[in-house]
Amino acid sequence: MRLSRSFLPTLKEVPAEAQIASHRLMLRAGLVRQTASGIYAWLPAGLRVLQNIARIVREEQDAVGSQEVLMPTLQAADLWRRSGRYDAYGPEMLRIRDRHERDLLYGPTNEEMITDIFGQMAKSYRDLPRNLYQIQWKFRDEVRPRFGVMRGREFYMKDGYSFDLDYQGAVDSYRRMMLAYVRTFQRLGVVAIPMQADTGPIGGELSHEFIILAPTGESGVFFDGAFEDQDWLGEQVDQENSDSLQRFFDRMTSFYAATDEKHDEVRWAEVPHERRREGRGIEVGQIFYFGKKYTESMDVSVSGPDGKPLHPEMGSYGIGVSRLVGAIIEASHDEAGIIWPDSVAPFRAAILNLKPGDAACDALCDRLYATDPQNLLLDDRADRAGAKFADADLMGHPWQLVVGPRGAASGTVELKRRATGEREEIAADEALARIAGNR
RNA sequence: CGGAGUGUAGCUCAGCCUGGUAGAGCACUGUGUUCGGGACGCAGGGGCCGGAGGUUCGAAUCCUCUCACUCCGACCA
Repeated sequence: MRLSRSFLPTLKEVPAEAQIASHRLMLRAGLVRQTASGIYAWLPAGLRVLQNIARIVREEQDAVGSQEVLMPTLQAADLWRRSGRYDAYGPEMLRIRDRHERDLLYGPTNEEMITDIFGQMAKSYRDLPRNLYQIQWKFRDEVRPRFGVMRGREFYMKDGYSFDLDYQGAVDSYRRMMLAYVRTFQRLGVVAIPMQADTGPIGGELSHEFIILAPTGESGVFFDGAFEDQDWLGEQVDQENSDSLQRFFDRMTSFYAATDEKHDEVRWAEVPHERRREGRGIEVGQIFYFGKKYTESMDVSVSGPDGKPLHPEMGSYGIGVSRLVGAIIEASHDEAGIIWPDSVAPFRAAILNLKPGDAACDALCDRLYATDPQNLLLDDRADRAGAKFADADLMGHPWQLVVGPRGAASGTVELKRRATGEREEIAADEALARIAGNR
């Protein structure tokens, strides 16, 4: 993308509505624009980030055998009356009436709908297990939206649902999803720690929240620093084998991790001093086993091996995709702006032409840009160098290829790594090689 | 939902108390000088002062109602 033809409006000053760093930076970097309280329009750069996150989430869901579907945002109230949640949900649910006076709602989640859809299709125990997910907009009419996209009313979310024959199957599904989650977050370039969460009336230990560390997080967290060093992408797990899944689960949950409400001083004391990490966190995902809650209340069953009907065991698994955009920024920024992890950055690198009009600069920039115009941002504006540096830092491109009259003549550029601030003068081709394969 | 506050140019804000017909900086347009970390000069364009009623010769300014947004608390992917 050529910046001179782009719609990437940056702001020098901070809009008064924004309080926290990620919200301010998202507005200043031109990622989003608020259109109503807690409702945002996504501008080109923000959308690219959102789609990059969704892509990684999708790949890791597919990798554990979950299949993508897409359900509507509007749902019939009758569906929710069947589970009893239409009356139970409260004012967070946005209720709508159509021209025929039928009650509808803008979905805050989709357990009812997926259970209904699955129930209509699945007839036999042979149709189990199955795992379905979607990435779709949701709406919760928060009393008080804040923190930009991190607590908006409309939000983009991956919600997944597992259907299993029995408890053991459901546990396997749960653990498989946990594997997908740690891999997803690692690829997103953040440390997201699974912490045991409240299971409510269902009980048991099968609910975890995934929490990203960030100073502005909503809850306090304590965890074993050894978790940060784990490489889950390299973890060998046989997804079809219960024992293998269990070993993975045991290892993962062996590291101490708790939010302040569940903090246990005795167990904390057992964590070696140098590994104790204490901070604040933002919840970006939750996985939850809830058994037959919906299959029973909505009477969804399949024929078992003995010919008798049985209610499938379910779990649901959420990842806040739009929230992650804000959360990643909270976890990764500095005074100058955003520092995007390579995997989610809107552009792989920015090429800064410090002197448009200079034949050598233009030629070198065009050559670099032509190697991947879709994923490189060329700052070809007739602006001063300082403004280009400032905008590039603000927008957080992982790499900056600085092309100035000094080096252009000899075919060298200054390569800057945003995260570390490191800069070096190297040959243009070497710089290209350096940024390649980094995603 | 309780409490507090704010709506004036694209953004940040002044003007309001004490009514007299709209301002600054940034951004934008033109132009010249600049040119490796958000330059400077000159000349411009841009606002139904959130909306509706009222008081007044006259309302951004005073009064009433309304809408929107923000913050604090209780609640949450």
